[in-house]
Amino acid sequence: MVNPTDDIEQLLRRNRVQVTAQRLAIVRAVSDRPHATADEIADDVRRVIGSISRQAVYDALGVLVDKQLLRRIQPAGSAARYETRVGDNHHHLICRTCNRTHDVDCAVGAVPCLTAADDHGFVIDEAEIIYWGMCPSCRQTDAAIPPTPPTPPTPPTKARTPR
Amino acid sequence: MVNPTDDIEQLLRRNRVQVTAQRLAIVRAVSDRPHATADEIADDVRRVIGSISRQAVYDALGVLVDKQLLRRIQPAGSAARYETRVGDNHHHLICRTCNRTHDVDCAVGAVPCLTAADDHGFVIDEAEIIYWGMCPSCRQTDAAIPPTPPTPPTPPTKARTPR
DNA sequence: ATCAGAGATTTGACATTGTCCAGAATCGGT
DNA sequence: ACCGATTCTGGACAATGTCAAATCTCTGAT
Repeated sequence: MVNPTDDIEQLLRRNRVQVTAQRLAIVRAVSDRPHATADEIADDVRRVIGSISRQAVYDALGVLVDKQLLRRIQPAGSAARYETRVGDNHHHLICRTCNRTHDVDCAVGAVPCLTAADDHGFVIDEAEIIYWGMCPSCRQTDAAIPPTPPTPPTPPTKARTPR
Repeated sequence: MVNPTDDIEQLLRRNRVQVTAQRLAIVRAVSDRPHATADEIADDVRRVIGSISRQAVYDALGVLVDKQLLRRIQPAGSAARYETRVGDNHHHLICRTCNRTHDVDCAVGAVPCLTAADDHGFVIDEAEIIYWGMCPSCRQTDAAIPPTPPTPPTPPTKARTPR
C-alpha cells in the first residue's frame, strides 16, 4: 500500500486524467505489484472493486502510459508489464526460468545509454535494456535436480512462453 | 543472396540439424531479409518453394534459434524477428514509426553490457538493448505535414502496434 | 444542486501470433 | 532399398490485444 488513494487521485488530476474508481484501482494495483501484466492487474482490481472489463484495463493502462504516469515494458515472450517507477531510466533484470523481474539502476549514469555506436541518423529517445539470466533460487533448484535431462521439473530446455 | 544453398546445407549438417528443403529456404529467407517476422519468412519461402505450413516455419525457426544458427528478437509491439547475425552481441535500433530495424554494434566493446549495476545474484547471460527512435525519412515526413493535428497520415499520437 | 458534453466503461466481435496434437511424409544411416 | 527418427501438414485452440457501438459517469459551468 505505497500510495494512499487520495495521492493517486491528485496525481491523476494534476495530469488531466479523469478520475474514476477503475483508474484509481488500476494505479494502486500497479503500484502494489510492480511488473504485473494487464491480466494480473485486472484480477487485482476485481478483488478490490468487484469487477472491471478487460477493455477498461487496457484503455486505462494505455492512457496512463501515454501520460507517463506508468511505464510499460514488453519483455520477449511475455505479455506487457507495467510499473509506476517512471522517468528515471532504469532497466530490468529478468529470470529466464521464473520470470521474476527486478529493477536495475542504469550502470552508466543519468541518461546514458541513449548513445548508440552508430545512430544511422535516427533521433533516439529511449534505450531499452533487459538483462536476461537466472535468479539465485532458480539456479539452486536447477542444480539440485540434475538427474532428469529430458524433462527437468522446471523448464525442459526453455521455459514455455504461451504469451 | 548472401549464402549459396550448399553453404547453408553444410551449416545445418555441421550443427546436427536435419536438412530439409523447408529449412534451407527458411535460413536463406532470413539471411536475405534480416529482421523479418515469421509471417514474412513464410511468404518469402512460399515464393521459392511453393508452399510451407505455418507450423513448419515456427518449428524450424525454433530449432535454428535453439542451435544458435539464428537469433530471435522480440521488439515491443511487434512479432518476433529473426536474423542470421549471431554471437556477436550487437544491438538494435528501431524506428517507432516505420519499424525499420538496424543493427548497431555494441557501444561498449566486446561483451560489455553484461554488467548490471546490481545483479541481484543473477547469472546474467545476455544484455538485450533496443534503441528506440525515429529514422531520418520518417522524421522528414512527419515534419513535412504539420497541418493535420487530428489524424496525421503517419501515426496520430503514437503508431498503432497491432502486434 | 443541476446539467450537458466530453470522456470512460461495457460488451461482444475480431485480429494476430503462437502452440498443441495426431497422422502422413521425408530424411539419413545401414 | 529399408527402417526408425524426425519433420511437416492441417486443424483446433490459447493468449493478448484491438475495434466499434451503446451506455454510463465525471467534471466544469451555471
